[in-house]
Amino acid sequence: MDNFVLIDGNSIMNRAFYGIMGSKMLTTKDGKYTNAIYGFLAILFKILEDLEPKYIGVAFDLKGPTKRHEMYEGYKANRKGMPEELAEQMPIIKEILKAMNIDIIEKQGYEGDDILGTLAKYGEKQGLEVTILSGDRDTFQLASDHITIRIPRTKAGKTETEDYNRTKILEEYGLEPEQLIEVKALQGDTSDNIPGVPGIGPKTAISLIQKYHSVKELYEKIEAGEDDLKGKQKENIVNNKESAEMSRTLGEIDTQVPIEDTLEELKTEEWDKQKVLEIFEELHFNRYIERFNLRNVAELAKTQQQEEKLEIIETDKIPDLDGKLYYYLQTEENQNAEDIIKKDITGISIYSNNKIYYIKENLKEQLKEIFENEKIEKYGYNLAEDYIILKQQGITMKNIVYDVKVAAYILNPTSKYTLEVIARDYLEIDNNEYLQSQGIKEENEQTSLFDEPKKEENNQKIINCLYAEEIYKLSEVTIKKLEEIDAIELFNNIDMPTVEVLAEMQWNGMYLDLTELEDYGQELKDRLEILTQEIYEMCGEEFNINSTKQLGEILFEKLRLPVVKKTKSGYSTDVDVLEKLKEEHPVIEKLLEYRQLMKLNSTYVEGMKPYINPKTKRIHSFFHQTITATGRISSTEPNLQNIPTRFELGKQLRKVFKPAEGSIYIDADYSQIELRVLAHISNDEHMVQAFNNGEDIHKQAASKVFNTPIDEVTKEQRSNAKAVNFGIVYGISDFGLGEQLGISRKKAKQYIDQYLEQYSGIKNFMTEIVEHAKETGYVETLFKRRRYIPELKSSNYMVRQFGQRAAMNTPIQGTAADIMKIAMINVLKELKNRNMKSKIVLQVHDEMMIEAVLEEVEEVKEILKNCMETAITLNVPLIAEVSEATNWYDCK
DNA sequence: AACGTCACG
DNA sequence: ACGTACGTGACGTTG
Repeated sequence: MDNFVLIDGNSIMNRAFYGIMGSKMLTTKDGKYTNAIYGFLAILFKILEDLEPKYIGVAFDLKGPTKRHEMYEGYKANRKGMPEELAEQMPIIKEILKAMNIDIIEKQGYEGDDILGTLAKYGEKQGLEVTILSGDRDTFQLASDHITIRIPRTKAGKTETEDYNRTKILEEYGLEPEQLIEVKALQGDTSDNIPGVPGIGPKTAISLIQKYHSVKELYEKIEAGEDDLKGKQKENIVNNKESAEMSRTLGEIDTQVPIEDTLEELKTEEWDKQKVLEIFEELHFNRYIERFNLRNVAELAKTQQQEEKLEIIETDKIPDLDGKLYYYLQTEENQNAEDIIKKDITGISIYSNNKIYYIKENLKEQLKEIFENEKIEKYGYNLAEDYIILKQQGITMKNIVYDVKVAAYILNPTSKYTLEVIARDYLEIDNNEYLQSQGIKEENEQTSLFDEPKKEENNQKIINCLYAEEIYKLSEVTIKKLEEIDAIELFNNIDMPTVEVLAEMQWNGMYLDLTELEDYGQELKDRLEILTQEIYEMCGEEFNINSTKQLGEILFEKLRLPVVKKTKSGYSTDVDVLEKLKEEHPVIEKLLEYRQLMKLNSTYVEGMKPYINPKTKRIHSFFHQTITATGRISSTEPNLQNIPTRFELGKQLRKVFKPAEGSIYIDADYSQIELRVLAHISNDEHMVQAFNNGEDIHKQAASKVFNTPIDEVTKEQRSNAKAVNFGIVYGISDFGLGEQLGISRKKAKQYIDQYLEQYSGIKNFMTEIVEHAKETGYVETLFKRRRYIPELKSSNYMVRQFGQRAAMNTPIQGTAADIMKIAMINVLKELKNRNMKSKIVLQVHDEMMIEAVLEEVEEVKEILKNCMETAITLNVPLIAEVSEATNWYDCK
């Protein structure tokens, strides 16, 4: 029997949008959402493959009122409009369907369901086997022996479907499919705002219909006194007869829609593959392009070019480079635990003059020659890593000018960048497909769109050579784009020089005294043991204190403490909550201490140990340059940017970080750099003046907010004003400030209003930056570092609010980050120019640390202070506070 | 893998 | 009626 497939377009797009594809939000490079389209197609392709339908049609709802609205003005009244992110995908999916020659059926005044119902019943009469694909269970009423409803559902991240025909519905509900109309009439439907009968839920509705068969019969029986209903339920049913009857009409799918489309038009046809390819390319749906071999069919020049064999010259001699090295290192994991990055170099691919060279022989000597050559510019991917790998071989890379990863990051800092993704975005090359055209087969089916291809050993050569070629091509493309957005100076003068600084920091590492660390850990463990027993005793049972779930049950159920705050999954037990419960039960204090010690021991003592390099006895954290949305550096494995300092016990940990024998730490941090940046970019008269006069900025704010003479500002007022200053930097909200200060939201709003009235320059800056962001879609730092903020266009109020705060905060945080990068670059330059032995070892956003040899102490101090304070000239002074000490703790 | 929690600027 | 300060990373628990 021939298959006839009918799809509820709106409902499937909805399901695909809200997560059938998992949480991954697919977007094209200019920020257009594509996740619903992608998901819809996944389901469509699946059903085409499964059923090979002879006929297929997709129904969509049109805007505007339907018969149901005329009947009942409350119909779908509480339904929110489609979010913009989804709405913008609707015309595109329709375009794709057209290109696939799949008929789209729309009818003013009718909903998708009605169209589907009408066609389904018609198809069944014509002797077809009908499958309706919909995410909406309301369509179950259409099921019959030859009409199946297919519902997608997500299971373990994979999209599966479930079929409902008449038999299945009988099994599940004990009712005929049509009787589900009766069920809905009683039950109602909150999402469509169909009232039904109050107090009747799904369970009751089903059992009532099982007994009385239909709404009509139910009321007939009641009138005849043949029912056995009683009490409140009966009262509700009797009183809501009209509502039930109307709900029944609303809930019944109309199978008599006048439809002009003929069955012939619904016949499955060949796709217009050229057209489909064009759209998929625009959407970066490479996986689908590949799956249906679209490129082979569509004869594009680009495709031909792609199918050319990569010309690889295998040689043992590095070619003439013409001053530029476009390269990709071939490396191999190395079990040698002594290395900082455990990789060995096994080859190199070099792009030069339209040819690709591949060298595996006589490497070391030659690599040294080219990489240390100051005259050769280096172009590559993730050069910070290469820097270390080469350094391990005794090679110091010089003249680093281009890193694809950094370029892509500047073009859009809010994405993740592997070379695969960058090539896809900027060259429109799908590496997997390319490699296949080179005869490289994937070992396994890939599960994700962006997985790296499986790399068989004998394919290494081709892959590495492809990368080298892509690095060349990408450098051309991205440099042009950087120029277009006026970010080339940022790239050349700030972010590229930073690569070496960060690599140096990783290479140098921070020394720490393992014995002291273990002693410190032992103290924590001893105390933890005691605390654990005390907590068990006070709670009257043993449980896992680390489990928020178990702890919540103990505190709020067993001990009946008041619930202060809830999380998605239960009771919140965070510090704020525990602090509020302190007076309620003595165990709380123990818990707070336990938490603190547990954190210190697990994250900082035990967590740190595995990272100590056995050879250098140092920790060589990664400093990442392409992670944050604002331009800041981040640190991992381990994170050295969040070593405790706020509380004394945690701060003690800093004592184990020490300079080597004969050296001393010189530490410098910017004083209030973000507020100074804010003063500069807003050019607020009062704040600029305060900084220029060396006033206490928080005290000044207090005086303004609380309308108090500056000499009479109390400690508390100053501390509150300090919080307001922080809030301003973060993109203020009354709720947030209230929460922070433990005051009412109203009070917080007064503070903010007063602040912004006094600092009118800041107020103007805030309004203007948000305006600018809304107009252009992005904000910039002083140095033209850009962050796109698509959140501002969201239909979700909360997301939009977030976008506004991000728009206010990013120029401030980002400019401060830029300034710090400049300072670091200049510090390293000075140290090198003067042939000094002191080393840069750490950066913590507004702080940098040098491990200085004793002979150089004074010089280093001067360099640090000078480089930091003169990194840039603002209309307020930049102040760096420098200290020296024999461990990190003592750096004040 | 997601969540809650907590460490930093 | 909702649920919020900005930017990060790591750990332990839980599904």
